[in-house]
Amino acid sequence: MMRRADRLAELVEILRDGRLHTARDLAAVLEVSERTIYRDMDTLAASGVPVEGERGVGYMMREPVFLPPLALSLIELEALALGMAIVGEAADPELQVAAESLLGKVEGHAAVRRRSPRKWGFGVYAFETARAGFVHMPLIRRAIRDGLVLRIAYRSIAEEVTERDIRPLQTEYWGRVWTCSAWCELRAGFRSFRIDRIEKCAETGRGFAPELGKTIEDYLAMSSTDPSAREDKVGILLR
Amino acid sequence: MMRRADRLAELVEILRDGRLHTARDLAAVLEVSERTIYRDMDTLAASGVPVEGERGVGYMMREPVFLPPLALSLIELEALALGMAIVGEAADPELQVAAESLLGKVEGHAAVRRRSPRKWGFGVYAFETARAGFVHMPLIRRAIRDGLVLRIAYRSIAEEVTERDIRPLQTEYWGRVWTCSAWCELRAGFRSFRIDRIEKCAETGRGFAPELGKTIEDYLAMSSTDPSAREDKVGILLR
DNA sequence: CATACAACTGACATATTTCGTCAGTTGAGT
DNA sequence: ACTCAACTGACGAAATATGTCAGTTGTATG
Repeated sequence: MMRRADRLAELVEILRDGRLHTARDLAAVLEVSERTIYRDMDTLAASGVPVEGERGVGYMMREPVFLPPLALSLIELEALALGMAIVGEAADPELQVAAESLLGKVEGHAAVRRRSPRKWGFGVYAFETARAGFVHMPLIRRAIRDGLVLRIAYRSIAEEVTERDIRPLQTEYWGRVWTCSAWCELRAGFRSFRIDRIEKCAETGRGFAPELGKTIEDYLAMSSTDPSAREDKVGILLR
Repeated sequence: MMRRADRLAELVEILRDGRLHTARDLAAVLEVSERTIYRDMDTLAASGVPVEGERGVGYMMREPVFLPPLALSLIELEALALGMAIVGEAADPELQVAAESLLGKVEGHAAVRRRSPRKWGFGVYAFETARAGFVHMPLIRRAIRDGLVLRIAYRSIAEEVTERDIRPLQTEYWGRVWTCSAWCELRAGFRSFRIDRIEKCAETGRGFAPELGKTIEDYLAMSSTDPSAREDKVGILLR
C-alpha cells in the first residue's frame, strides 16, 4: 500500500541533487519501467514540483525543493507562524517574500476553520537598524552558500571606510542588527561586520574553498574559548 | 488518479475540528463504505497522524495537525530554518521544542545531500531579557487562544507591584523582550505588560468572549491612530 | 444486567488503479 | 541522416482498493 507515493518521494529526493537524470537511470534505480517514470513525472509536475524534462537530454529540477513531513502539531504550527512573522519583519526582502509565501502555503492548505480574523496571537516589531543594509543580504547569503569572495566597503564604528575582500562564513541576527562573520583577507583574520554598515558589496569573481584555519568551525571554536566574548560583542554591536 | 490520497487529506481536514466523528458519518460525507474509513484510519495512524478511535464513541484527533503543501523552494527552506533558529533562541521552551521538532522533521526528511557540516549560514543570538518570564508564556498563549481571564502580579517600571485581572489579546516580540497586550479589568483599558516583569500568573477560572471595544482589533485600531506610539513604546520597552 | 453504539477484524468477491510491454512520435543535438 | 531520450497511446496483467457480510470487543446507559 502506498508504494507509489513512496516512489514519488524518492524520485524527488534523487532529483534534488540538481543534476541530470535520464528516465532509464531512474527506472533502474527505482526498479520500475521507464513508462512508469514518465507517468510519475506527470504526476510530480501536476503537483507543482518544478521538474523539467528535455527531449534527448534528461530530467532536471529547476530549483531544489523538499517534501515536508505530513503532520505538524498545533504548537509547531504556532512556532512556524511566529518564526515566519519574525523573518518577515526582521530579514531582507528575499527572505521576507519566502516567509510570506511559506506561511501562505501553510495557511492556504489549512483553509477550513478560521477562528478569528487575527489568527496568531502575536505581533513582531523589529528595529529600523535591522533593515539597513538589507540590499546586500541576498548576495551575502549566496556567497556563503557557494563560497564566493566578496569585495566590500565597510564603515567602521569610528566612521573610517575601508575596502576589503572577505570570505563570508555566516550571518548572525542579534535581535536588532545583522552581522556577517567572515575571513578578512585584508586583516588576515576573522572579522564581524555589521551589515548595515556595509556601504558597497560586490562579487570579486573569485571563489574560495574551505581552508584550514579559515572555516566557520575554526571561527566558532575560537570564539567559544572566550566565554566573555559573546556578551561583549552584544554590547558593542547594539550601542 | 490519487483519489485515495485526496480522501485521506480530506479526512484529516474534517478531523481537524477536534470534535467527535463516527465512521458512519465520515463514510457518508466521503461517499465510501465504513470499512474503507476504518482502513483509512489505519493508514493515517501508520503515517503518524494522532487520530484516536474509541469503541462506542467515535474518532477524535488528540491535537490539531495540518498537512503542509508538498514542495518548498530552497529560499523558503532557508526562511524556515532562520525562523526556527530565532524561535528556538528567543521564545519560551514550549515553542523552542516545537521549533526544534519542526526543523528536525524537515531536515530528517531532506536527508540526502549535505553540502557542509554547518548547513545554514546564520546564527541567532538573543538577549537574556527575552528569556525572563518564559514560564508564563505557554499559559498566556493558551489564554489568548481560548479566551481565559488571567490574574497577574505585575511589577511596573517604577517597581510597584499590582495584582490585576487581564484578558490577554496578543503577545509581541520586540527583538529583545516579549510583551503581552491585554484588556486590563483593573484599569478598564488596554495595557501592555512586559512578560519578564510578570511575577505571578494564573487562571481565574473565568473566560471571556470578544466584546465591543475590548478586542485586539480595537486595540490595534487605537494604536495605529498614533504613529508616534510605536517608536515611543520601543524606547520605553528597551531601556 | 441488558442493550445500544460504534470501533474494530477477517474473509472474499469485485472494481479500480497501476504497471509493463510494445509500438510508435517528437525535438534537439552531432 | 542518425542518435538520444523525452513523450504518447493502447492493452492486458498484476497489484491495490473497496464493498459486503458476518462477526467480536470495548464503552456507556438505562
